[in-house]
Amino acid sequence: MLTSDIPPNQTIYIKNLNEKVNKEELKRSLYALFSQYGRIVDIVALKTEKLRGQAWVVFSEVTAASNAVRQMQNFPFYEKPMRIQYAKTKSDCIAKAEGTYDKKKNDEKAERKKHVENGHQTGAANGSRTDTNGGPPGATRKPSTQDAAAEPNNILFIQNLPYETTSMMLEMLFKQYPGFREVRMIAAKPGIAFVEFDDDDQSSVAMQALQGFKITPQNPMSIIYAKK
DNA sequence: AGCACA
Repeated sequence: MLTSDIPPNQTIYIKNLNEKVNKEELKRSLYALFSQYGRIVDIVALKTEKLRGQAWVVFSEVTAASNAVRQMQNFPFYEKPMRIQYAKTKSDCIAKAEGTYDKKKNDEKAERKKHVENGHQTGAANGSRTDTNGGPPGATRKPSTQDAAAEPNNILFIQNLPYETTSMMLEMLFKQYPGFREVRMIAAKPGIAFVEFDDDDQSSVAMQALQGFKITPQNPMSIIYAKK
């Protein structure tokens, strides 16, 4: 029996996510991991009782969603294998863009909300903003001290990362490539990282693949070989 | 397990 007989949708539904990870970091990591399949229009994640551990990633193309469903199925993400399906319904942002957005639904939701609020104060309401992948405001980093065009090295030097990037996030990105060893970050130097592979051929493959990769839309990462 | 977007 197949787990999903849900028709293709440009939005994917992900469950079995690690509920302990902070919502903003979760969105950034999902963005980083899934933007390799196509343009991401929006990511929705709520921490409410009913919706924690799940997320919706909205792609601009259905084909991107299809590839993501197949290729990232069971990918270990924050120590838990992701379970991915197509979303059951069209995302609001898509309906809006198509002009097929149904306002009735909104009103129904408003009703439900009111009941909840009247009942009792839900302390963990967690003001879920619809912030798309806004990213940090005004972030201009000073150029690094390290010069580009070093000779090949099994260690890569990554720059222009968002300040809030974690080594876990980078690990999830880079471990997709063979020969991955480890990520090293320096607390005192946000925005940069070192990623080590078994040899320089493998580090080169990862470098080609992830060069310019965006963890947030405004942070294309720059990758060069580390100095020997 | 659990399908939202205010």
